[in-house]
Amino acid sequence: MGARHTRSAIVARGLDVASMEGLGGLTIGRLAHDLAISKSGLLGHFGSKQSLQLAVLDAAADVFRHEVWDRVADQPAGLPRLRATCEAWVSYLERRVFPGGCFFTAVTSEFDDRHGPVRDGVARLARRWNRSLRADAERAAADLPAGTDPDQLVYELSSLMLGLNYALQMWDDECAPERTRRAVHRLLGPPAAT
Amino acid sequence: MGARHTRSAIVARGLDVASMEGLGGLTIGRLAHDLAISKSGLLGHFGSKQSLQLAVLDAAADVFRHEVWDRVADQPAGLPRLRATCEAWVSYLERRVFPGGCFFTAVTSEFDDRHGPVRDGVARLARRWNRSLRADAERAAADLPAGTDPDQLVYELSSLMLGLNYALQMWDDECAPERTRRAVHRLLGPPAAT
DNA sequence: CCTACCGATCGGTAGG
DNA sequence: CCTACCGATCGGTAGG
Repeated sequence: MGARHTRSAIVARGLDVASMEGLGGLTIGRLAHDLAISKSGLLGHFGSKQSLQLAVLDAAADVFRHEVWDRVADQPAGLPRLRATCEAWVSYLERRVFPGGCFFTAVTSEFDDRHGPVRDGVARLARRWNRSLRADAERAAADLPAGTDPDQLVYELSSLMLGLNYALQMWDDECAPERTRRAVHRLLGPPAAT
Repeated sequence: MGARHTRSAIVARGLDVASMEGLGGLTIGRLAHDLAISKSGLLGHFGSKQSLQLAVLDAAADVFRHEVWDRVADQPAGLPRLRATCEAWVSYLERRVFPGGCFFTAVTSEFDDRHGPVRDGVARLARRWNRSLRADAERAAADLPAGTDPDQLVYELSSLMLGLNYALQMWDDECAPERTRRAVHRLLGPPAAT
């Protein structure tokens, strides 16, 4: 039960709270109460609320990486990996890995019109993810109908995932994952049989 | 400068603040300061913060109705109106009618996992909008390739608008409106020449 | 990790 | 519409 353990327990709890209430809804007092420690004891691990928010954001990125990125790393670059990525992405949302829906969607709509380290951190992660998608989309274009624009493809695929997150969070729409898969298949063709 | 005027000034200011910071970021003290009146003077118009939030939500619905709904009311039901609706929707986002992006997107991600009158109000408005889209999509299906599913169509169109809002708010991506139009045209065919 | 405290701000009320 | 106030909570600090 060292300081490391306490710190990671704080971050884990912060992850759940922030996915439901946003990073702004993370209050030191509430988190300290939930974990039955004092506010100053909690704050000692981070120094400031902003550092806590950045630690939670990092932890969320680790979860997303583990749930989506790592699962498709062994796929061949290009169309196969793009298809696998979309399926992993749908599955990540469908399994409700975060109780409040996609952590990054929630945090983005909270910080997209602000400045500062948190917004920068969110943007950096989103750019990294986008570049990765874009690289596979560019290779995939050769295997898709002529005139397929990689940026357009990434844009449409990402929009579908935003729509899925919305449908699951707002309506508990159990048809939405299947609808998303159908739309993805129209854009990329059906997934390869394994 | 009667009470009615003051009230509508409060709501108008609340609309701008809430589109950027969310309905939860609407604080009575801040709004009162912005309008140079006292907190209790402001609160007297509404009775509670929740009533203020509901008044602002209603005002946002009026704006959306005026900017999108009313502009396509004269179109023939079905495919023509669905096309016109999408174009008006893209234009509403492109013109950044609300400084913080689509008011309903912001408020939805804030309240989708809560309970209470505000969440209920948001859901009611979203359902109404969805039903309207769905009615035109159902008629439009006859004019679209065989096997077109109206629910699938509404789902994909709505997702594209979420994607557009994201791209505009997060990246100031000026290509996004055109990308959205291209995707809409792929789903609905090009807009009718006028 | 703790207690004890800081000034600021929250939503809201009393009384006018 | 106002002043004056309430208890609660915010992020954070001092000192141990």
